[in-house]
Amino acid sequence: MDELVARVLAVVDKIPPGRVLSYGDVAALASAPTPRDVGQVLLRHGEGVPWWRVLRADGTPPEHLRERQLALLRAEGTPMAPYGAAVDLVHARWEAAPGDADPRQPSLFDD
DNA sequence: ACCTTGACCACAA
DNA sequence: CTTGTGGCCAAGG
Repeated sequence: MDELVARVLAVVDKIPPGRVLSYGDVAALASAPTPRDVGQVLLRHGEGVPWWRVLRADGTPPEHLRERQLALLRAEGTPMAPYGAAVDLVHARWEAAPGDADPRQPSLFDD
């Protein structure tokens, strides 16, 4: 297993349920050259890790995974944007800090 | 070595 | 909203 592959998978594997990361976030945390490489790694070796918790920078999944990925995210209570076509990155993005915050922000403007 | 492909990103028009 | 442009880089033919 390549070093890069191992690092990317390690990062993805640590994303808690209900939280997400963008390809760019993973690239930064795993010291991957570019976000594209994260996609390549997940495409080839993503079977064992929670790949559905990695999204594009705007919170939408890639087209070919749209249905499956959104369903998985919904199922674990990930904060979604209105109309459910994308994740609410502001609330769902995982900050890889010690003692991460709750997945659900107690929105003061609750629906 | 060259070309193409791809689960990307940011910015501009 | 939609293109296009430039940047990025590993893999495979």
